[in-house]
Amino acid sequence: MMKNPKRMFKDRVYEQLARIGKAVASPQRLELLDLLSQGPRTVENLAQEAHLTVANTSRHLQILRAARLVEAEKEGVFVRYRVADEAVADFFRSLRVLAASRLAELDQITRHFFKDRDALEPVDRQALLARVRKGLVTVLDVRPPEEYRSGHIAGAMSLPLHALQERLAELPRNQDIVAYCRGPYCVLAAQAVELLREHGFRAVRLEDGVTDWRAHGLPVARGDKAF
Amino acid sequence: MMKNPKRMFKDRVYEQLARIGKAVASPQRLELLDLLSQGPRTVENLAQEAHLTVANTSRHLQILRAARLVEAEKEGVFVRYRVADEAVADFFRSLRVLAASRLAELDQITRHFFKDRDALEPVDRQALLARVRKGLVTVLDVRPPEEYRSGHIAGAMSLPLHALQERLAELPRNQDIVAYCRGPYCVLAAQAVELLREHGFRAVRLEDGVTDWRAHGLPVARGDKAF
DNA sequence: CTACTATTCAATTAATTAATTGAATAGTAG
DNA sequence: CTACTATTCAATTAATTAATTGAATAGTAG
Repeated sequence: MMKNPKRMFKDRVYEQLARIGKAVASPQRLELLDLLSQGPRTVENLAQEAHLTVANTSRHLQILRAARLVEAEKEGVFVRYRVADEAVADFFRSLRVLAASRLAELDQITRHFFKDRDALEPVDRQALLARVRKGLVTVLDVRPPEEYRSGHIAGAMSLPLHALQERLAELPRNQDIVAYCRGPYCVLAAQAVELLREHGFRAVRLEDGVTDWRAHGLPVARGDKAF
Repeated sequence: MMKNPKRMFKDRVYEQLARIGKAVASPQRLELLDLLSQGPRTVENLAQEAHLTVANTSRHLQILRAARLVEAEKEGVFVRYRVADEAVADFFRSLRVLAASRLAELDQITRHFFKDRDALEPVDRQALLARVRKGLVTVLDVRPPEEYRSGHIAGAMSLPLHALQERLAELPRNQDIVAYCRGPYCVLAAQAVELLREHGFRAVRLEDGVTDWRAHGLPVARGDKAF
């Protein structure tokens, strides 16, 4: 039976919407989107971070590119990928937030992994921002510096985890330290808090990443400056 | 090589996130979610609306249910499905909005289908709301009444498309009429506007559905009353 | 121009997903 | 209890997706 025009229109519309859905139907592509939400990266770098072969990473990036979620630019022999628009990072975040609220298994996995690693205290974001502005608390961004430069919580200083051990002297001992990284499923900040506490600092972990901060309408800065 | 605990944790987290992605990777499931975002429906009703067999519809609903996006309750021999949480409807909308902004093909398909059917004028939502409150414009919800009752733009009256022809006398001729339905890819409102104009009414189509209205922080009412 | 680097592509194999069909299940009217 | 309704499940077939491997491509240093 010939489809009526309305039905054909509907089918085509949902096929288009499904292009986005299919792009995010793979754990590997979701991890790549998560990483790219923090800033641009090369294929080799992404492969390394996500524990994938370069060929497989490239394949997944082609799929994301076909769905217009990421873009690429050549830099010599390197190809640097980025999210095509901030809206893509926001979409990734909304998928993550929905999963967190709907899938008890995700909560269990996370609780089990982070147990005893840090004290996740409910942080009042506005209060934290106010205290940052008054210089009463130190907010540490423990991601790689390129991610910091791409966007960081306004007022945060960059102190990558791998450099933390030898730069402890730069940190104040008379005030609280709040460390953050890429979001609730990133372990960099938890490791940082662990190390800081071992050296007697008063440190807690902020679950938010930059996209969460921005989603709550809070200020995000770019470049090397804290604000 | 044995995976380190961090890598295993990451893999499990993204596998969980992918449960959501996989659930929305099918055009058919996206249509079902779109329909359910407007209000609860039975399997048979969904199958009819989406042009699927009952068995296939049921299969897709099991998949959405496994991802905790929809819930079901028995009513006699009928099973009525609903979105598990308003956040699911909001997520569907964010996927739709992202697709609209990223996929030129979707725009082309839509423009081609709606060409000449209605005048899509940019509607200032706040201004429209103010005019509704002053009684200067009539907002028509042309979806089925159950969808109206589940949630409608505050101030809208329910006048389902199939009943429009014989209820034209209820409509004012001395003021503008704004018709809406399920969102930018629903054709009910466009058809309503066409019919209204043929009978000399001043009518335009509002692209927004209820989830768009709510996403913009605008008031949504439930039940039979307009406000 | 050669030999390297990083990346992408194509072919292959394996795994997953989708629709159909008929059976099974659950609820209910008479 | 029977015969109906609506829905779900399982088996089957077909289509799609995913990872690997080796080849191909593009850029560049010397």
